[in-house]
Amino acid sequence: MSPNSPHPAPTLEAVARAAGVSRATASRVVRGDVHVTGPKADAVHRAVVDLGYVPNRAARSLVTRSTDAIALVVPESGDRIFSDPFFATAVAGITERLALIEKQLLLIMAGRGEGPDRIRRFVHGGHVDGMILLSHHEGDPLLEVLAEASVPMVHFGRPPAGRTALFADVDNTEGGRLAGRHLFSVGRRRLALISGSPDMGAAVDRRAGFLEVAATLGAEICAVEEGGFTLSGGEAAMDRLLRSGRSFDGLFAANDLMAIGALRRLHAAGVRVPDDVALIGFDDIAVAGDPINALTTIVNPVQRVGAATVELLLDAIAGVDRSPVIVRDLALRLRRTA
Amino acid sequence: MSPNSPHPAPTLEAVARAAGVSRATASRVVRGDVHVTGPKADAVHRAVVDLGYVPNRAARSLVTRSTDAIALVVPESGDRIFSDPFFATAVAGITERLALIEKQLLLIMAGRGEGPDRIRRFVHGGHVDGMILLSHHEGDPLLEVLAEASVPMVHFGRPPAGRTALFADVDNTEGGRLAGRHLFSVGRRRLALISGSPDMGAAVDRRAGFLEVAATLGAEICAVEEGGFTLSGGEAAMDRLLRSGRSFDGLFAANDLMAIGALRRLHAAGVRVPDDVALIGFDDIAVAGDPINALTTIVNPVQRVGAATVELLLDAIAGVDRSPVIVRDLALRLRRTA
DNA sequence: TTGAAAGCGCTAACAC
DNA sequence: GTGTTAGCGCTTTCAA
Repeated sequence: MSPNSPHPAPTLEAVARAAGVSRATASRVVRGDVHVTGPKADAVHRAVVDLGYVPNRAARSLVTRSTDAIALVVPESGDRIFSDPFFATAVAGITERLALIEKQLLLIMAGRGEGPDRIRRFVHGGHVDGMILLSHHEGDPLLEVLAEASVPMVHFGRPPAGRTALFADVDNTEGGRLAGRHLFSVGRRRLALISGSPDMGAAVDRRAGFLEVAATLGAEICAVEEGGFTLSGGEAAMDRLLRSGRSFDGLFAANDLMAIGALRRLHAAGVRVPDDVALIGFDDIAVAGDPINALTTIVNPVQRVGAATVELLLDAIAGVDRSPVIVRDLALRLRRTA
Repeated sequence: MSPNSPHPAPTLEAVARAAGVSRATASRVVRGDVHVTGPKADAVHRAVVDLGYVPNRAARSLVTRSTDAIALVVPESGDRIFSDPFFATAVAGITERLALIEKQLLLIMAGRGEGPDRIRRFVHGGHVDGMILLSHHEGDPLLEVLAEASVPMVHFGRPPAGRTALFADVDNTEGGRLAGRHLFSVGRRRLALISGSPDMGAAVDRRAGFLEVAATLGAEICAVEEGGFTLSGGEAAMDRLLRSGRSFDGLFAANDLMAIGALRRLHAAGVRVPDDVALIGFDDIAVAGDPINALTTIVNPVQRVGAATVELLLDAIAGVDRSPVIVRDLALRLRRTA
């Protein structure tokens, strides 16, 4: 319980002595290096167990210049980040992949607008071997700071236009098309869209795919509102749509959170879903399946994208060249609303 | 972009040379030590900026034996952890307090039943100066492993009975009383309870407070079901309550997630809330305030508890003796359901 | 295959 | 105040 434990942690030196070998040999055995003779290796292993030896990270780091840790940088404030189940799933995908290889995950919340100084100090401080950038917004000065860091970085989600960087993502454009096609296929010809934050790649792409397919199939786009990917944003967007008096019979909300917000407002306004308006979301978060919502949506394999970002980052750290990864398997999940 | 940046990071040695002082002096200035003369200190500061010097953590760590990082250990699987907004808020409270002092947060998910070996290696590896244990369950073997670690630990929430440890928490017993008193005060005399996981302190205490006040005031406890603190657990508990045929007019669900699950089932069963059954939850998570739920609940200052765990831990690391902290200000939030 | 020895970059006595 | 110096615990040539 005391901060100063009674027994100072055993060092490699102690292990070597106990095993009757040199420190170099002990080091080799501990790291699982090849070139190890049977008897001596055994002796070292035994000593490691007996003494409860665990390598000192700092000492190892100092010479290898690597930390076995990676950072998850999230340019959002604390409450915002976890209120969207999307983040939860992303983090789950990342941590699970990382646990397999015993790398540590540092969680860096970089409150938007906070000024990137703290982050700059961090990324230059040699804390981590690489970074995953989670919810990035175009034009965020943080992007510059991170890009200048000396460790590899991969974006979770396509980076803003003009920025070439490694990333893993789903095919959001295709997702937008899928949504549009489905609304068309259930007979809707006057479509509306609640889009996400225009400074995020996912929003831009889903919108583009949706508009494209509407044009191709000959459906009319009656209205577009922005909902910022949040529940309340979705409600507000729906209110504006309702007040505008514009009539439409199909609605695509670019994520489920906004879709659920929209659904509530539609209910409140006495609009029947899907009879009057067919509604489709995006992500398939858990609550989308609640009987009360029963939201038709596009399944977003977020967890697998998370795992993919880790794979990319590990390769980048190892110096292996890779291209961005697009995780396939966007699928339509049919429920009640469309 | 390359893992080997062209310019090797400048060392303290380089700064010292550029400033025309010794390494020791440069070190003192960089660390903001007292004993710094004007001119030399200025020269060092200038050199730091010019060279873009950032101290090497590993080297510093090696000698100071501290890491400026703390771990948040969560004995839950990835999906589970973030699906309860309670966690989100707790994490927000912790990260925000930590950001102020530029300490790093390592997120350690220790999937329940995973076997504590990976964690054992971690806590003995000298990665962090201390730990915060988030959602601990009584009897979890992980607790033993963590308690043996050589760094201080503080529990987020009262530890299981019999375990003496530093913690920060709200007064859950009082919260249970508050809930009971309120139901009584709105005229309910036949009460039911949906409790949390019995291996968690918060569940035990809320239940105890609720039962105590019922006994004191002379209200009858008609039924108790366990809901495991999850939404679906709350639904299932409500189903059992309904099927049991037991009649009651007041219901306390030990967290909002279960309360919302219960509310849905009550609606589905045609039971009017609060007319037939008055319902009160605990936590005041964001969705509790949604018009669709309008849940009367006990406001749980989770974020402040999070900040308090950090304070306690920092003191413990500094060797300052502290007692567990109970954050006051549990308050009743009146909405529609009770 | 093994060992000896030279640091990695920094802090902290200890002298001056 | 400031500089000198001795490590912190580990990895990694280089020789043997």
